[in-house]
Amino acid sequence: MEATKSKPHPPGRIKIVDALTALLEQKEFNAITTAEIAKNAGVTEALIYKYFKDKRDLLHQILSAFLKDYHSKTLDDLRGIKGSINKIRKLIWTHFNVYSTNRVFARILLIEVRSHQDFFNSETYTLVKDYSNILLHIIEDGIQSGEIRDDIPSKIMRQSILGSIEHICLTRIIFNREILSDSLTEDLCNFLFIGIEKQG
Amino acid sequence: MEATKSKPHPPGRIKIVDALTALLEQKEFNAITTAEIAKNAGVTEALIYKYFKDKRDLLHQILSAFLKDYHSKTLDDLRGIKGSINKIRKLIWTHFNVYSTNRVFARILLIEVRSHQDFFNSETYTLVKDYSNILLHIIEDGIQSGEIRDDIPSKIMRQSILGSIEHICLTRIIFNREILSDSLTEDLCNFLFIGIEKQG
DNA sequence: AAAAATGGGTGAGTAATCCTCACTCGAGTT
DNA sequence: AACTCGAGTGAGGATTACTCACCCATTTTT
Repeated sequence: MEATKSKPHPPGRIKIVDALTALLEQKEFNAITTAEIAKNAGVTEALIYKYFKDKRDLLHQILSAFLKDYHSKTLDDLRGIKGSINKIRKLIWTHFNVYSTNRVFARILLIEVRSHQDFFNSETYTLVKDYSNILLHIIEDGIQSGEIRDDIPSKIMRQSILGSIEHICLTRIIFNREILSDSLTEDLCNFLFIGIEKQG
Repeated sequence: MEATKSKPHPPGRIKIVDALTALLEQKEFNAITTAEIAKNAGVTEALIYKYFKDKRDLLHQILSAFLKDYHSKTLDDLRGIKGSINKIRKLIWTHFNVYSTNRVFARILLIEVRSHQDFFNSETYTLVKDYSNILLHIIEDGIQSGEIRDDIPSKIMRQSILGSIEHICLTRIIFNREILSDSLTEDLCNFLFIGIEKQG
């Protein structure tokens, strides 16, 4: 009797997820039909609705898997780094880097899911918030330790940082331009930190 | 002979635009059907396609009108303000304020249009860029005059500022929370400026 | 060992919805 | 009086997300 073995997904489900993921490399979600997904997966359309509530739920599930990966990767990346400022720099780099290397993930998160209100009430959205809270806690620790200014609401700082990253990436993703994680991190941190670091 | 009198829109067109604008107060674009728009406008569905290429084009036209208004309002607001930093503060306030008072505009710009690639190749998107360039020019003037740091690409600064604003507003719009322009401007400027202003 | 349940998978169809096309009507214009 | 032109219509077509009844193999129960 193995401990908490979440049973593997059935082959049909895997094929459907893979098919949509692959199709998203080529065209936007709205332009992909369920018939197309089924054909590429080698299953029937009806099977999609056995495993997913609707077409958007399928998209949400794909995003969920990405986000879980990304969340634990972020935590790993931060281990062993000392100081809030250094942690933030690393988090920013990791964020740029994941968008840079995983365009489909970036597209889904920044473009596809946002246009429907129900995403923001979905299970998947709580994962986004979880990630966002990693940064919030780093900021709050930094305020506690005196490394970060205490005269600005921590949530504003968080939103400004995340908003900066996403806005910088958005056009690059839309127009398929490169995202140079190293230099972008350098520039953005250089810009933001002098505002964050306690003066004197 | 009057100068460049762009002929007024036909009544049917106006009714269609008004109908969709009103419906957008209540529900999201994707949930609004062409039949619904036509019914609310008191015209037939076919008329929509006389004046607009498709349903999204109608949305883009509405956004265009908003943007043109907003662009000239912004320019007006900036007149008489001395100093790049002061201009940026004013622009940030105006930006928060327009989202605060005009939720439909905010929803369209931040949520509805982004999910389709062709928006970014549309006429309407050039208006967004025009607005964005106002800020870029202010920043570049500030660099020239020595008021703003010259060691960070001006476009990064612009994107960080706009991204911050939009990210801060997004959740507030999604969850229908208040946008307090005054205090948000205060906090955001306080955060960003010390990073922007030339030290020493 | 027979029966029942379970779960992966299918084929055929339906309802909704965006959009098109051929057309009408009335107000100028020549 | 014939013609053009712009506003507007009605009926229908094509696409597509989604549903429902059903099949078949494997596992579980009796």
